[in-house]
Amino acid sequence: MNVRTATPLEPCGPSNHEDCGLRLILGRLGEQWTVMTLAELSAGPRRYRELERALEGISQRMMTLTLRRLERDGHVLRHVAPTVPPSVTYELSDLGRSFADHIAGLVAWSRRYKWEIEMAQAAYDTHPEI
Amino acid sequence: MNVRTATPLEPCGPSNHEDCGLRLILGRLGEQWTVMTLAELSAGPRRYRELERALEGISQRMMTLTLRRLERDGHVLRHVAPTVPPSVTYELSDLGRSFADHIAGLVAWSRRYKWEIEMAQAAYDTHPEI
DNA sequence: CAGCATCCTCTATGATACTG
DNA sequence: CAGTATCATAGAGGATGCTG
Repeated sequence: MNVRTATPLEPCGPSNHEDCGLRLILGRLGEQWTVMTLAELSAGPRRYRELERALEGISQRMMTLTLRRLERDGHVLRHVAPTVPPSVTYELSDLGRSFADHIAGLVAWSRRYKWEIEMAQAAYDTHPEI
Repeated sequence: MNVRTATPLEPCGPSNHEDCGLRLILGRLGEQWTVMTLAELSAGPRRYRELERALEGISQRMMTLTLRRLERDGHVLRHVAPTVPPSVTYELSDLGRSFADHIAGLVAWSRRYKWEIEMAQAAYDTHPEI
C-alpha cells in the first residue's frame, strides 16, 4: 500500500508533458559543476580563481562555461574591475539566490538518501533481475 | 545590497566540493525525461505504454532507459504480470515518492521563474556584453 | 504489449596551449 | 588574473527494425 503525496508532480497540461520550460532550468542541474558553483557562490561573492580553487578538479573551460551559462540565465552577476591584471567577481543575483535556496533542499535530500540509493543500485546490479 | 540566505548551500567538506554523491541524484535530473516520468508516476501506477503515451515524443529507447535507471536507483518499482501479451506496471517506491516531492518544488519554481530566466537570456544574447 | 539491438548525432566535459 | 581557442572522448538521445 503506497501513500500518495498530497501534491503530485503536476504535468504541464492535461496529460501533456511537453517541455514546458522545465529543461531550461532543470537542465542546468545536469551539468556537473552548476550545483557546486551555486553552492560556493551562495556563501558570498567569489573571484574567478577563488571559484576555480574551491571547485577542485574543474577545468578552466568548464569554470568559464558554467559561469557564462549561470550569468546568461540571470543567476549570477559578473563584475569586472578594469585593473591590471583584471579582477572579476561573481555573485548570485536575487534570482540565483532563490534558485540556490530551492536546490539546497534537493542537495540535503541527496545527502540523506545517498545510502539508500547506493544500496538499491547494488541490489539491482547483483540480482539478475533483467 | 544582497540579502543572504539563511541556509547557504553547504559544501561537502571544508571548502571541499568534491562529488559527495550529489551527481548520483542530481545527474538524473539532467536527463530529459526523468522529471516528466516521475511526474506521471506521482499520479499513480502506470503501464509501459501508458507512460510512453503520456510522455509524448519520447522514444522507446529513452522510455526504457529512463525507467531502468529510476528502477536501479530505487525510485521506481516494476511489476511484471506473466500474461500474454505481458503487462508491466511501474510505480513510485517510497524513496521515489520522497524524491518526487522534492523535485516538485523545483518544478514549481521553474514554472514561476521561467519568464525571468527567458528575459535574462534574451538580454544576455542581445547585449554585446562579452 | 514491452521491450532489445544497431546506427547516428549532438553536447558535456576534459586536456592542452595561447593571450590581454 | 581571467580568460579564449582547439582537439578529443563519452554519454545523452533519436530513428529504425526485430522479438517473445
